[in-house]
Amino acid sequence: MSIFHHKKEISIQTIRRLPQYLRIFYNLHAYGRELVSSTALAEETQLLPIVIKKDLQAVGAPSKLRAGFKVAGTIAVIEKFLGWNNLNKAFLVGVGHLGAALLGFDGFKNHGLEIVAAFDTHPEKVGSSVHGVQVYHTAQLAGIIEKQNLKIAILTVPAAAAQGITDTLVAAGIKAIWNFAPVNLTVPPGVVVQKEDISSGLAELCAKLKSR
Amino acid sequence: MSIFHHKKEISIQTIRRLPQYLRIFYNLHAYGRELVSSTALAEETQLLPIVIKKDLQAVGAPSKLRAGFKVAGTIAVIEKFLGWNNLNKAFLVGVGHLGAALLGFDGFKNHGLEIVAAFDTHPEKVGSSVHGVQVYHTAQLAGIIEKQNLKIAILTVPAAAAQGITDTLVAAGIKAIWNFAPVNLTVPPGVVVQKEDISSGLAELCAKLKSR
DNA sequence: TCTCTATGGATATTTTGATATCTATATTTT
DNA sequence: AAAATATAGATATCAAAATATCCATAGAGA
Repeated sequence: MSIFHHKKEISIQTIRRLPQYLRIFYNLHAYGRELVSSTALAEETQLLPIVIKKDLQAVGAPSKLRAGFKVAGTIAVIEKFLGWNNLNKAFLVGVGHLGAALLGFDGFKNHGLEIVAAFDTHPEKVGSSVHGVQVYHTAQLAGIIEKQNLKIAILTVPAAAAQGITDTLVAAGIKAIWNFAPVNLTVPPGVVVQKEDISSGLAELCAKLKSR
Repeated sequence: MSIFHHKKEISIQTIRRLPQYLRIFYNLHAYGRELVSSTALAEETQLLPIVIKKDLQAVGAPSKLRAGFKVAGTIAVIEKFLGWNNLNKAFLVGVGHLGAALLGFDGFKNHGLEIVAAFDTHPEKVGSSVHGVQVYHTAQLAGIIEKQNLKIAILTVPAAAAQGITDTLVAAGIKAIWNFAPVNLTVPPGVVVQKEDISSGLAELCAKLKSR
């Protein structure tokens, strides 16, 4: 057995459930609840108690035996694990329908994200302000990224433009790209890409619908 | 061994990858390609060839040994599997930022979905048309659903309103709900709910970013 | 005080999904 | 014509994730 302590590996599925827990814990905290059991959480989330128990144990949520998990302490460990305890500056490229909707989503403040700039190429958008975020021309990307030392990009451009812009972002030192374009981006090692594909969910829905 | 033929169970992960394959196959078809190998697809998708091979075999994609999968035939089987070979009428409830963005997304036509109506409660939205879709008052939900025999709902309302509207939808005979509200809906058996939670992807991105 | 019970904690098992390996064969190359 | 090769097809192995089971204990209730 190794003398080194291995940080327990937390599964991707657990990570994806954490925001849901966090929302519920925020609510409980607002109502003054100090403890909550995995069985109570199971009703709210429609997950099995054991899944919740293991998820919370995995991130080291504090608990009281026979009483449940501590609300304030669990919020703290989840926020810390995700890095949502302080705001990360981010920016968005592509102010189309989806891009504008994301700019208007004020929930990001609870998710450790602050969108400080947006970029587009359309003359009628450049120079405007969308939901309080200034829109710059895409040509200014590299300059503003480096000046403000930005690390996180939200990519909501058409598929055809995505890889080209990605190359610019990478060259400017971006470390994480949240990609909403339906393409697989090629990035060098060290750059994290998270791809979102809304049609996967629709496919799942349609398959479930067909099978009954 | 049973004399009954069991339809091969297709995994959820496979289903979620199908739209990606479909997009690529549409492109290939537009370029006149008739065959494509799993290794070629692997480059494009950044998946392993074996994953693609197994996914396509699972839905019964036609192939030619030593040559690859047949483009036209594979499009047909995937579309059929997902029910995307003909348009399903759907409607959207909650014309906020996200709702409006979804109404403006014309890609749904390729995904077997046609949004024929939208609903909201705000007086300034009711009666207007957003991206060509008429917005009705939520009070008219039941009537229009039943009159047009609609089965699929897209739910983009605030969390607090989601369950109440869901109850209305279910009572009106809806069979599938694509839920973008950050709550777990309670529905009777026979009604399918697909929940989308954008914060899961963000959590994944943040966790990956922290771990390097 | 004693008993009972709901809970977190720990471990084991099962299920699902991803990956590796081997085979047969049609095509290409020599 | 023969050899080499890239592929789907089939099966086996491995890894990840979900689920079940058992345990120890703090607290509730008799």
